[in-house]
Amino acid sequence: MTTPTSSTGPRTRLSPEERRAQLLDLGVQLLATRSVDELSIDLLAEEAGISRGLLYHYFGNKHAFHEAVVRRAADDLIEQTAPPPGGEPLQRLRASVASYVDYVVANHQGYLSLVKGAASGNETLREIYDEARSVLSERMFLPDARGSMVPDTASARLVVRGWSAMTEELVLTWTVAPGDVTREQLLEIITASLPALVAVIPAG
Amino acid sequence: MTTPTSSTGPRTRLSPEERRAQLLDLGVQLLATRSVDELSIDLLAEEAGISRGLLYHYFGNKHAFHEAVVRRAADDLIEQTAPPPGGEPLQRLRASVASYVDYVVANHQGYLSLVKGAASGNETLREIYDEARSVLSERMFLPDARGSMVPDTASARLVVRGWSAMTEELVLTWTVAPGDVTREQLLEIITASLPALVAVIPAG
DNA sequence: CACTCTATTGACGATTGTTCAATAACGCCA
DNA sequence: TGGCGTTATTGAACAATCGTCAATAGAGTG
Repeated sequence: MTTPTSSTGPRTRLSPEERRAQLLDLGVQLLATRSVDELSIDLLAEEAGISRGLLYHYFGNKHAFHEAVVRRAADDLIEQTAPPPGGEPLQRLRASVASYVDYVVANHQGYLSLVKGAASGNETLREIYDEARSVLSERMFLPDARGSMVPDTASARLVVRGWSAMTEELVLTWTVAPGDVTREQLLEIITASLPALVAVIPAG
Repeated sequence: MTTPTSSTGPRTRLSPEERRAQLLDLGVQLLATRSVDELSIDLLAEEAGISRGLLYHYFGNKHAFHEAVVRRAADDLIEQTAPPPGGEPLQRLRASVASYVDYVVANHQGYLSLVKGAASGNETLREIYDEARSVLSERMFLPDARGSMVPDTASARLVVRGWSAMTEELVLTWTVAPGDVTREQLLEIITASLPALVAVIPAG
């Protein structure tokens, strides 16, 4: 935990890439616990050891900064949960879910920033979030496997979306309070849920 | 839509109950589309035809007002989706889901205010939301029926929570874009999902 | 019609988002 | 080594919004 905690020392000059990365990392960290309107630019600047003005130099305003933070969290999630190696559809599904669960556990703050950002009303943020979830969902079904595992109907698309929401809720709840549910059991529940839900889809 | 739209006319004096109800209704309406930090007290006051100060007289600050709005939306949801009459567990389940779906359709704004409020970071708001969802979930299983339909284990509680999240996502998505999915099909999917998910719970 | 109670107001101070001209750190070249 | 230009960075000033409080006025009561 490197906390410069504001010393009125000499200004430190970084490259734009470094500075931007630092601010985004800090934003992810801070926005995991506070909501965006509870995070003042003052606090952010002090925590980063910079002036308020610099933040506006890199990101035009607070909204844009928040958007960049959420986008970074989404990209990080997509990148770190790399697509599983080819194999049986159910195997691939389980591997994807496993990497997703492990990511949320290891990177709780970043994931919270993403989820909370998505729900904070802004349309742009919701799009970023939806896109990330789409990427994750699409990975579960390879182009060839999709036709067989999940039919491409309106009902099916709805169910897959619902399954994604359920998965997110399960993982977040389990991460915070696992109770006596093991990681394996969680994976089993999520993985087995998808076929079970697909079987419920009415004929259309 | 009655929009007084600010006339500098004589002040209208209402009873505290009426005024409070008016402000909460207006809050539910306004917070359905904007997020809480995008809603200025100025706009709210002008829209209500009152001064800013009056809002602070009734609710101490903006957070408390938001909390009251969300709580009202939650109470409204719980009240209007009255518990279904006794009968078969699956029948009761379907009736509960139906009333829930119909409420969301008929009262989209209020429901959005509730959901968006819950996700906006504040811990109190999330508690209100969780409590409302618990009430709805509990209704699905009468005390006597619970033991038989859903076992009371950590895994089962997790699954029911996930099912709730899925239901919420399904109903919201369907309300906005029904596609060619009928109301009956949606009810069928949600209702049949719970037993299907329960069957997936690993032995613990 | 005066009088009391209290719902309501409007002006003021405090906090926070945003802008912009001035400043200083770093690389470069003589 | 020392001056110089580029530009990352600052801090003060401005704007908008949150929150406070003593003063005001509507409505019932005798």
